Amino acid sequence: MRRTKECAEQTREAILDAAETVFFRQGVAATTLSQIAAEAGMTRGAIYWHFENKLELFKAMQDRAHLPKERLFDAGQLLGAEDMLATLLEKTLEVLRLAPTDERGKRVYSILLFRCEYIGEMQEALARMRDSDDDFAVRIERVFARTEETGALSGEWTAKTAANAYCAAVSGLFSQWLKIGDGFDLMAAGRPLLTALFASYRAR
Amino acid sequence: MRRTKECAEQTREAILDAAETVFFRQGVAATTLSQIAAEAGMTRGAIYWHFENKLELFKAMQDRAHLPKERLFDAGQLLGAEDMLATLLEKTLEVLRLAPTDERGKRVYSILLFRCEYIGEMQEALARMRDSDDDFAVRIERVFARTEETGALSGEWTAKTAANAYCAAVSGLFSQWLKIGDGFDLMAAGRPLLTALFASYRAR
DNA sequence: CAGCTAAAATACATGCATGTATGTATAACG
DNA sequence: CGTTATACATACATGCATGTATTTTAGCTG
Repeated sequence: MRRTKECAEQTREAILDAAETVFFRQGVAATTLSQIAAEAGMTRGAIYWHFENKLELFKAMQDRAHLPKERLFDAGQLLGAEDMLATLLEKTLEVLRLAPTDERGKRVYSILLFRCEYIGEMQEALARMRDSDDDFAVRIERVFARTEETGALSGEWTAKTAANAYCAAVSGLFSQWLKIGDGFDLMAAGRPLLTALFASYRAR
Repeated sequence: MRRTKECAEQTREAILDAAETVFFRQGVAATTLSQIAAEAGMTRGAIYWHFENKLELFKAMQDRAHLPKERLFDAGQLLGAEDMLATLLEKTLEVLRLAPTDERGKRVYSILLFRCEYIGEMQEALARMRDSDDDFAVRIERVFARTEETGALSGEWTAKTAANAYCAAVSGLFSQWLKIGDGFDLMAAGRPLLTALFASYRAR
């Protein structure tokens, strides 16, 4: 029923909201377009008008939430800092602090982590997340490589193991937080964990 | 076709093997029983003879692989040790060391983590994993609670945050390892990370 | 006010996975 | 050696999600 142009954009957003809700509740594969339409108070017709299919809808939802990593990290900024490790620690803690305030990011990230199969028809959409992860890991490793060059990295670590441990710690914190919910205080567990880890990077 | 009894058990195992393979390749939700049957060189009839449906097949596969956590940790053993933290660190490192040798556990755990939606029709099967996770977390927290009572836990930590950080670190290590594959040396990243974390638990 | 088109709703065709019913060959058993 | 239950394969019915075609409604334009 041909509403105004702003109205159409509004229903597009409503469809994306509904998709987030139903994907979160039922998982991606188990969710049908009818269910999303019903959640949004419409029919599948509206969805097919705005999106080509479920995959494109999923990717649109993914795009709408800028994941925390992309929000704060800038490799150039890190590589330029005088104390790279201190800056990385500081930035990471800031991400941990801000994460709980981003409801949408939280829900979408939770869908990507726990409510979506990593392969199958969603391969393309998930490849983008994996690429973003890889890209992130590479940039982190570059930071540690530079740190190693300056002799500021403890002999216990190499650039690769240091980057791997950092990524494991951060991703572990986020997934446990998303999995457990309110019982998990991201900062309370994350700050001492990362502090200890970064102290170890420096120890001679 | 009525083969001998051992033959039947053999095809049951073959079906489970095929399920692991196809689940790993395509994800759980995207896998049909026909595909599993084809991979095993049979028809769906064989599957429906041995298993009630896909969910029961999945649970059987889950049961066949004893996950690493259940393999090594025994809370009673830990609580009885004279130096609980040292024992926990030691046991954890042993798990990290042995994990790469368990091909089946690795594949099944990878399915549970990355190739299976956390909710939906598989709810029941996945609830078992979540219960096991919760149970594990509770036992770990109990260890840290005892440590705290004896005054051996640094003031920086509480039993809860310490347990959370431990679980985050371990689960982060495992998921990164499973996600990245050969590029991730579990021990090389895990040993210094956990050493640093446990040193922090002790610091006064 | 008529006509056009954007924004949906509705209707329809197709495919496919599931579950179940039935068929069948053979091992086990008396 | 005949019977029976086992271990499957095959055939069939059902439901349901998808994609597309068609229709309806209402803004916009002249």
